[in-house]
Amino acid sequence: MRFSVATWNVNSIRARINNITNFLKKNKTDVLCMQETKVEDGLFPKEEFESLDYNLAIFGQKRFNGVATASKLPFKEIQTNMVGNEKGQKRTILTKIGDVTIINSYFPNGQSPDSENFRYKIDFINGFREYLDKNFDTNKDKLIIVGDFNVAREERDVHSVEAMEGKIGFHKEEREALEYLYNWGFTDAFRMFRQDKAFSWWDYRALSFIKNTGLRIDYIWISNTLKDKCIKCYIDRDERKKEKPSDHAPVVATFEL
Amino acid sequence: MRFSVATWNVNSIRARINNITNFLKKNKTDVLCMQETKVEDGLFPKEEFESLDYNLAIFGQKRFNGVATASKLPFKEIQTNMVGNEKGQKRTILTKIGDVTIINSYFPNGQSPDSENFRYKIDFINGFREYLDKNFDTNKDKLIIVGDFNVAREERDVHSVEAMEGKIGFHKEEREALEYLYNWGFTDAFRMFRQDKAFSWWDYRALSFIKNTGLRIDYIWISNTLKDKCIKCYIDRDERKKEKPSDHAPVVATFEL
DNA sequence: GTAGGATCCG
DNA sequence: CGGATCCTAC
Repeated sequence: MRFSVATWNVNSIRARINNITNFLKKNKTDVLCMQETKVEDGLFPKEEFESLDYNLAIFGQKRFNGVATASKLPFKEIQTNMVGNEKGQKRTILTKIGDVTIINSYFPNGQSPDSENFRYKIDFINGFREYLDKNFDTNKDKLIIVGDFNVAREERDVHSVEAMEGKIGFHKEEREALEYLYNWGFTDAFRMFRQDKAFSWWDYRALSFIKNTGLRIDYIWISNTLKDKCIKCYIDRDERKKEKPSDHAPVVATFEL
Repeated sequence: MRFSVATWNVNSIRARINNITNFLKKNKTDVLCMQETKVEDGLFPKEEFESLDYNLAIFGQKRFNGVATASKLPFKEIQTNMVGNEKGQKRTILTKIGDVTIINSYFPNGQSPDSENFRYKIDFINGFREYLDKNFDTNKDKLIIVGDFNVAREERDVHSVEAMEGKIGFHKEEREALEYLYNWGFTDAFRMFRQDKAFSWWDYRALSFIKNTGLRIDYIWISNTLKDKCIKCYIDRDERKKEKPSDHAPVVATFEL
């Protein structure tokens, strides 16, 4: 059975709803995990997903953050707020679809390495690892974690190592935390198929998409149990070329379960 | 020589620039008089008009009001602020094109009949008449006054006389002032060709365009010298049907000079 | 309902 | 730069 999962920081679900429904009509993705929905649950545009036969798991708040997972197959389980809930920020939603668990997460941005928010980011990532250690086994559970992790993991995930040195998104401390999370037992689906420099986010400012000065910070990471089932993974740069795009492009992975 | 003049309260020139350039490309109007441009002169989108070979006379301010006249033929004269300038509001611009003088004006809305702004509106209209008395002769000068006058002149200019009784836009006192202005020596170009109920403005709220609960408050009024030269006048309702429309439709008059 | 603007955030 | 929100205006 073919099964595709996409992750997309949409930067406001309401501002992006047409881009999103067009994306779903085109790709017929089985599961779409969205971040930065920026809307409280009562104002979430549910009808647009339901009319395309998607089920919804939403976890949002007023101006910031917010995650939502849309799935063609029904949810067997929905959990929210498993990680980083000290600040009341809505950043994590877990859904179980068949025997696959998908954790959709919007990691803290961290602002700058000397800020209070940076500590929150580091704690969030370490807390994520602890949560996984307690609840999942990479060799037994079919687990996928996706989202905007707000950290470029390797040198080939940034446009310029020199320019990014010590900067938010590529600071040593957050890279170490991310590596610790990765070493729980993940494989980066994108890196199974592509070894070159490639990005999933480009700043709205300074013509950064045109200059391709981006970062790869949006990931689909899979447990050992899913490694031989993942048959494809790519970044859909075309979405970033459209009218009124999100600053992030979707990442899509396909599995043969 | 054919000569067409249009008036259009665009409700922000920047929000409406595509609708406006499409209108100009379609109609090839010789003169377009705009109101509520809502932008200071430095940020006015001049290039869009110049690339369509229009000359510009602009008189704008930051958030509110603002008028602009675009003309294919060059201006022989430009004057601003002839009427109602006590509040520093930019509401009136005069241009002379050939031997025709066009005064483009955005009359005060007046808020509510018991407000301070209502007095300003009445004074503005009476001041307009005084200005004309001093400067023009309906039997000698080729004069056109156009714009959003913010008053429905007759019963057939409102959707419901009962609903509008005493309301802003159809209050006895403003209708009397408007009648005094009209009696300077004007003819309403639209009424030379159409005697039925017809509107030029529909509130964005309450489905008022769909229900056709509008007002006719946008006018092209002409001096006696132009009466036998006006060959056509209509309201372009189609513009109100478009995506992101202004709440006003353009009014267009054609002259054979 | 639809504008502009100011302010906060990424 | 481009979101959201709150404010004011029409």
